[in-house]
Order: sequence, then C-alpha cells, then structure tokens
Amino acid sequence: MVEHPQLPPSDPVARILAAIRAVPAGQVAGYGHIARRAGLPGRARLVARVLREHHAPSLPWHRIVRSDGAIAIPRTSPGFDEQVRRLQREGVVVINGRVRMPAVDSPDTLDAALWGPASRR
DNA sequence: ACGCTGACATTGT
DNA sequence: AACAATGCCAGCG
Repeated sequence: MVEHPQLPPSDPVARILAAIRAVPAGQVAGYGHIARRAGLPGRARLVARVLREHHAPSLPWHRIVRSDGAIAIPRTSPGFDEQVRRLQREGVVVINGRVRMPAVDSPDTLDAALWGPASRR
C-alpha cells in the first residue's frame, strides 16, 4: 500500500487521540488545546466525544479539563472522583473540582507556554 | 432534512 | 466567580 511514513494520520480522531496521549503526567490541557494541537481548531466538542467514546486505560483522559480549569464531568458522576484522584496522584492541585491552570499572560504565547512546567502559578 | 443534545470555547455582562 | 449568548460539529430520533 502507498503509505506516507512520518505523515500525521488523516483521521481526525486518531490525531486527537495522539494529542491526548502527548500530554505529560502532572499537566493538564483544555479541550480546545487538544483540538488545536491535533490540527482541528474549533473542534473542542469533537475532542469531548472522542474522550467519552474511547475510555481506553492507556489514554490519559483525566488530564483533559475545561478551559477554565474545571472538571468537565458532573460531580455526581463516578468518573469525577476518579479523575480527581488520578490528577492528585500526579501532583496536580485540585481545589473544589477545579485545577490550577497554567496562567498564560499573553494570548500570543499559547502552546509553548502551556506545555511548560505546570507547577507554576 | 430538522431540531436537540453534548466530558466545549470565547466573549460580554 | 457565575451566567447568558454564540459558534462549533457529530450523533440520534
């Protein structure tokens, strides 16, 4: 078959999964962030659908939170506590269902700043 | 085809 | 911090 090695998968879902797996332990990323990193700007909801569907154990789903730092699933859901536990085990500070997001001072410095150490502010 | 719904984001109040 | 209005796009009835 005519495969193009070193070329990103054309399947949007595959790229989203790759982007999620790329989030290092101890850090969190927003849905829009993942979408943009997957080359799909504006498709945060697609990321959400992928996460709900692909609850594979190898997938660090717990590192994906809303852009305001809040856990995206309802508190009453069993997954909520699970996510909080996993995050805290990685050293992420979770307060009242919300994590400390890496505060970006300027909107221009997006990815580089966000992929940096999360133990800051 | 149409309208709702949803692990969302952004902007304005 | 919280809420509302829009924009967004894929599944479902």
